[in-house]
Amino acid sequence: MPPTMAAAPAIRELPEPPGLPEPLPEPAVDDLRLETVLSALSEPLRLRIVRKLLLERESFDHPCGWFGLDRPKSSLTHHFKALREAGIIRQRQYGLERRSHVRVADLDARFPGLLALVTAWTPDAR
Amino acid sequence: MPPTMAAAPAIRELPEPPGLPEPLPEPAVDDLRLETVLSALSEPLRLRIVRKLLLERESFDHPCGWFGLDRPKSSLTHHFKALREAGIIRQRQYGLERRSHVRVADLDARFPGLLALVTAWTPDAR
DNA sequence: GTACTAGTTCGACTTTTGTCGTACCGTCGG
DNA sequence: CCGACGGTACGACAAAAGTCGAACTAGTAC
Repeated sequence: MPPTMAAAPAIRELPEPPGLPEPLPEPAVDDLRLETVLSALSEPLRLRIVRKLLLERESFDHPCGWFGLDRPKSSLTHHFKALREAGIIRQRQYGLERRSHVRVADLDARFPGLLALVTAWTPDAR
Repeated sequence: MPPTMAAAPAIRELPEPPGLPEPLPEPAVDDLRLETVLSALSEPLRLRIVRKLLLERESFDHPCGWFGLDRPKSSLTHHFKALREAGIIRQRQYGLERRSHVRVADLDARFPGLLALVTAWTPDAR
């Protein structure tokens, strides 16, 4: 996809169509901290979430229930929030549901190679 | 104590001279887990330790006091042990002192690009 | 021997993190 | 209007992780 120059921000994950809901509050690219990102990714469940988002990102945004995680809703909120506040995912509100995607360009810019490690990860095999 | 701590790993960081003390117990290369490694590296003090080891590794092994960390000894023991049990550093006993170095080859083999992120990290600037 | 030194081990404490129930809110379809 | 739905907020609890003092061990040096 050629980068159709969107309005405001410098780098975007994808050429995003206009009229999207505003992203929920998140750290700016320059504020991403390696410790924080690593800490967020050191939780197996969150690693699963991010990996799944990376592997199946063609459908762009994903609501929270799409992941098939058998945890209560309040636990999921907790983890998605942790990922967003670490700067790993961006979340937007679409009516009822809140959809997430990985901030690929931002993370690649700040921590090149990191997402490849996540993609290559396998849940508990060696 | 984490589960299997096999000695005698397959790959060596350097062509090590003979007659070295045996490394302290550590996970084998194939047992390195991304979650564990990320978790160990998500602690700023440990990140500092690993980065310093990477940047000044020409002198190979470093005793514990060399790092200039103003924490009590028991705290340092704690962090070095965490790094070793995560498979990030190898430690050997040289008489009184215990010297550490990063398992560069092992980590590069399992998690390529990870150590570059650590090297590029800066303690608390943005 | 004594003393010094690098480091461990133990245990107590504090802080952080994860887990989850309950109550709640806003949107959509009748 | 109502209820179902996707999700948040709060708060209590449990588990994990960091901090550190005190006592200890093992080499080295005198």
